[in-house]
Amino acid sequence: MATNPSVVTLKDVASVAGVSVATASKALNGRQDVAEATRSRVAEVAGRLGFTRNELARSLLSQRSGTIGLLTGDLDGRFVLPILRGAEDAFGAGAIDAFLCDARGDVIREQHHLNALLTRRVDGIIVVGRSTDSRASLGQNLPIPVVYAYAPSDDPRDLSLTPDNVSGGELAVHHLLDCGRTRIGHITGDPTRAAAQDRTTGFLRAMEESGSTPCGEVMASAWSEQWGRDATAVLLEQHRDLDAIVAGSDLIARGVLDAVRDSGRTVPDDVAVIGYDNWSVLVTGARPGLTSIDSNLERLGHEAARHLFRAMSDDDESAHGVHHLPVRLVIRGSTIAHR
Amino acid sequence: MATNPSVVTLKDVASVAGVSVATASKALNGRQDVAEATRSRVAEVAGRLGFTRNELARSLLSQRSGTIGLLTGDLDGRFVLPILRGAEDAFGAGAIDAFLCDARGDVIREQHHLNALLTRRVDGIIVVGRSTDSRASLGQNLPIPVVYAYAPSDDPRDLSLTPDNVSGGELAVHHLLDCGRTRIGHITGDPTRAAAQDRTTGFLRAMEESGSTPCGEVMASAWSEQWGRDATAVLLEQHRDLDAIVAGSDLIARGVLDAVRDSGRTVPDDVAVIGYDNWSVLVTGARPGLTSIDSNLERLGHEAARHLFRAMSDDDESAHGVHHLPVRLVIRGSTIAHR
DNA sequence: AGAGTGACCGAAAAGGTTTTCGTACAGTTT
DNA sequence: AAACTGTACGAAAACCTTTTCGGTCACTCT
Repeated sequence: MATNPSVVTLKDVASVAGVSVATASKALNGRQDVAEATRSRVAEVAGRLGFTRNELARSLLSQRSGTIGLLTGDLDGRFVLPILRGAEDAFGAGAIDAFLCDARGDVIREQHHLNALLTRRVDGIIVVGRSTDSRASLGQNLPIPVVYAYAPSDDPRDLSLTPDNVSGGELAVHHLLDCGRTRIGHITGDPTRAAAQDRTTGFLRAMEESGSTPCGEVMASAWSEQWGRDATAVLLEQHRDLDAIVAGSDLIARGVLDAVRDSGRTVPDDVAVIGYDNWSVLVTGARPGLTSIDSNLERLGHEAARHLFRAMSDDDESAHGVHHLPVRLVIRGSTIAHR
Repeated sequence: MATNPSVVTLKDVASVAGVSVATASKALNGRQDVAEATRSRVAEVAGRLGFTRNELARSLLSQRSGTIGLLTGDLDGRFVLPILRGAEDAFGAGAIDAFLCDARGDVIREQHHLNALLTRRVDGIIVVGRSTDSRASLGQNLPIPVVYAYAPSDDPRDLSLTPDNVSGGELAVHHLLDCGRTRIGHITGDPTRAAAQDRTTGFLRAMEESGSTPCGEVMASAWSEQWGRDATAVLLEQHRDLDAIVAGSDLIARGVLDAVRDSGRTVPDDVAVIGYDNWSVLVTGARPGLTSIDSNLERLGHEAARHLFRAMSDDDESAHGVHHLPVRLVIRGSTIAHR
């Protein structure tokens, strides 16, 4: 009732209930060797006094804090968030809580946060990057398991989970070929990024395997609508027979859509367009709706948490290496005319 | 060197350095009454053994965990993330870490997380909502301070920080009037949402104060591009002389831009358009760039953390009530022709 | 020489919980 | 009546650190 400033402890509960702290503990935790009458009495008192056990003390004793660290390079959110959500979800019902640390891409800040996490005795760490470029490992001599999500570690002894961008590029091409397209162009973002390179690799490989040749050079510059518009204008000018474009991101694809429309062509009848990331707000608002590749980031986060969890439970040596998780195609109106 | 499975404790450091744990503790924490020679010796041993102090034990003793809880309704990210970043930033250099809890809009899950936070003895909680609609209070009989961000608490005894949407609506109108516009329409999202209502209130108030009348009815339906396009088409049909549109969100504004363009008019010459939220990816990619209202969410998160921090330090009764934080106008090409 | 003064260090308690082990006692068996 | 069984409970140790307070020792001052 009264907002009690001093937190009520197990000792308080025990003394009010007229038992020892040992018995009170056993009663509240459903342990053996406590009479039903006492158990219920203790429970009643605990409830009445508003007792909440001190997890710090419990952790100190059990040598496990029941917490993990989420070490992110940048809370920019586009890619990090679904992963966090998936991880949260995986631990969900369990009694695990997560520390969120944003290193802001700064190495010393990351080190600082890592230290903080270690002093707080987290049971494990998920490092989630903001791009699929590989990043520096946290090192091998940590007392707790680490899983890298999205951005893989550069040390193959670490376990990394990252989406299979190559397969994403292939998926896009296969879908367009299935739709009967043959003159397929490719416009993507920053060519120094692994995401751009890998998706392009998949694009080229699938084209070659099907015996097709790309329509025009691969155009790689920036992850922006503006670049999508500009590149498309050039591509359409040079290749009048172009009938499909694989974009390296949804944002680029939005620019592509605009430019195709500006040129007097229609989507998907004249030109089919396919994006990448399946960023809900961009793909559903587009006209027509944008077919896109979904990296299943939430599942990636889920898997990362699952792997970490397993590494935390078994002490046995955990898995390692870079795992490429499957991506999937989400079909909308930009590649298939509805009805 | 060797990945030591058993964590090294202060006792280990002390025994290797040939001192008592008390002295070791004092040495590492820069306390009085320890000879310089011993201090450096202890420090050297601690470094060599890879000692990291156990914050759990320290917290247990000091009765403060140095952690806070971030209780969010939905990790959707659009509004939550900047706030989290601001909060992270405010604690930044300090030794405070944050637990991230996603209740997914579920009341019992929120209660579960709240309990978890309490057992972990967090020193305070920031509740960050995903809309500006008010939400149920966590209650008054919590042993720690709570600050509500974005979504205000429905209990005026709580402290809530939320952006001043009314003023945002006014700001938009004033800017358009300054640009010489007189026939101003308003298209916004879900009318059951406080965000839509408040922005509209500001819009109408500013119009009235300036002696103008809105161009057409206020059109409120969904926070989508599609709705922006549809509503704009109707509005332009009914009011050929319309020369500006205030949109309730950037997404709606993007639809407005498209529809204006489709009608053969140009932005901003024929029709000026202004969005809301200043969502970077939407406003910069638009053509022309979209003038928008920025809610300063990062600052809001920063302020929330600052308030919480103060409430955690002083035991004196903290502030309360709903604080409306100022928003700002960000001007781009959709309202002012460049050059 | 005796007293006084610092500087340095260690023993012990505290924080809240869980677990182990021992004790008391009621009831049952020879 | 003696020995045994099993149930219910409590004392105490353990987890790791910090802080208080008392103690030791080498000095300096009268």
